[in-house]
Amino acid sequence: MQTAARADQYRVLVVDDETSINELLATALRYEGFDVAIADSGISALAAVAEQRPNLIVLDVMLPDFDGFEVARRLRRDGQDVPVLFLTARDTTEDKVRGLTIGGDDYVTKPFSLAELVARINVILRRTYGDDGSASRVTYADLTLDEETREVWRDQTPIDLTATEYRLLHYLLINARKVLTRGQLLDHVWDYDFGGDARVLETYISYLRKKIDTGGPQLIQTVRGVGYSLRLPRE
Amino acid sequence: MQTAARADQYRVLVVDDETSINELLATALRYEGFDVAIADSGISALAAVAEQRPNLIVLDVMLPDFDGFEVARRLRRDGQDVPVLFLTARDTTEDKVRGLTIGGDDYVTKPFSLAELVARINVILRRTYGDDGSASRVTYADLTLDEETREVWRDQTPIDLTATEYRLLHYLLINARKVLTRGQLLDHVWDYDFGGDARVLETYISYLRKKIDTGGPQLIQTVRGVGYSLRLPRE
DNA sequence: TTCGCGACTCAGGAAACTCTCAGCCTTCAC
DNA sequence: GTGAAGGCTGAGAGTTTCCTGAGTCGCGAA
Repeated sequence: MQTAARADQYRVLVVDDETSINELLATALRYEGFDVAIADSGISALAAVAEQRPNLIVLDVMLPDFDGFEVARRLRRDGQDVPVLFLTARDTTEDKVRGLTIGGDDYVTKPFSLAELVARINVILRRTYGDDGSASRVTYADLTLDEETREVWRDQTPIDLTATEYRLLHYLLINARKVLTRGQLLDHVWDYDFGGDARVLETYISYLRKKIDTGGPQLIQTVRGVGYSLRLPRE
Repeated sequence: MQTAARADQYRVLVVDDETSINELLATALRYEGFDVAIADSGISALAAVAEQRPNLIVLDVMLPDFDGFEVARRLRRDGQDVPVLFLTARDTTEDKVRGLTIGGDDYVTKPFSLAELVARINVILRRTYGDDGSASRVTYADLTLDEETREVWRDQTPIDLTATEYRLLHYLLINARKVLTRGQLLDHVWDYDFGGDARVLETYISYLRKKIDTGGPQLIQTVRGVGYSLRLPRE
């Protein structure tokens, strides 16, 4: 994974009381190369932060003892300015969440896609701990994607993508040339609880092709019986 | 076997309640150089993991006591993050299986071919326990195959293969110079319950020859009365 | 409320792939 | 040399997989 070289320098603390979410996140982030610790309550989160000094916390807003905002408040009070990525339920009132993006913090709404979450984490780490500015651009052939501005170009020509199209292209791009199975694509690009028809994937591949694969060599290649790959076609 | 040098450092636990599958897998994986243990239920699988600390588990989703997902959940809960390769029936609803490709885990649908299964196992082991990046390439003479991108070249010229052609060539390649019997080829490259005409093999050898064995010394050699071998011809 | 947009579902048709079959060719044993 | 067994390959049927246009649903903006 393209991000691994950067990721494995960072410690991330995941705090959620639902075991399945904790496990999902821990597994996914470890696979991305992060050093991951877990906590399942506000109290244990505070203890873990004091002890392990993570570089970032992924913090569910709903916790059994006190809520995520309270955890963040206590951390700040104790002088810990570790950035926090909040996980919120879809129906959490916006005014509670508002203001989070002002500091270094950000939030992601459940259910989220892993591509989304990992992208957000990398953005926060980048702007918190610094990194050369070019690191937010991913390029393959004449296709370029900027992770911060979410802009996409094919051969200098800017291209507008919807949110789903962007996530799909981004995942293809950071895995350029590799063949990705339908399972991998659905797992990473769609929400973790997406249970719908797997044919969405084909539909979105079709949308993407119409937007980025006209005028220029076709980059999105079907690997029949397996999945898709972003790569230059053979002559 | 090319993979043997790596494989024999690894312990694999196979968990399935069908004896025939267990034996098939155990035999095949032992032959590949893995150190194989067997379990036939969720309970005994958990015990075996605790005792033997395998590097990877091949785990059927359908088990007599509790299902494969539950086994995996309990393992994670107990702090065992051994990667799992799930075996699922073709008709298992996709949404249950999805989510498995996130970490190091993956799944294979029954009936599978052994070549497929072993390839997946090696991919998981490689990305879990690390390995130099070039390890995903297999080469013999001027023939090269990349397991991640599924690209194949003969003397720099890229070659397009269908899924079956790819599996066949891959198996020949990792066994380069060895004579493989038709039985071995059918057993490894085709699904384990393939009951059709054994002449498919000849058909696919024919397809492969047309794609990779024109222009250059003929690498696919017929061993009359036995099978085939991938090797340089004698002058 | 209505409108517009994005996300997803559905279904028909096209394309690709796998496998079977049949006839021909090659090799080997006698 | 000749026959039989083994091997090769072109053609085509059947199936699977994929693509895409059309339509539904839900949400947020006007």
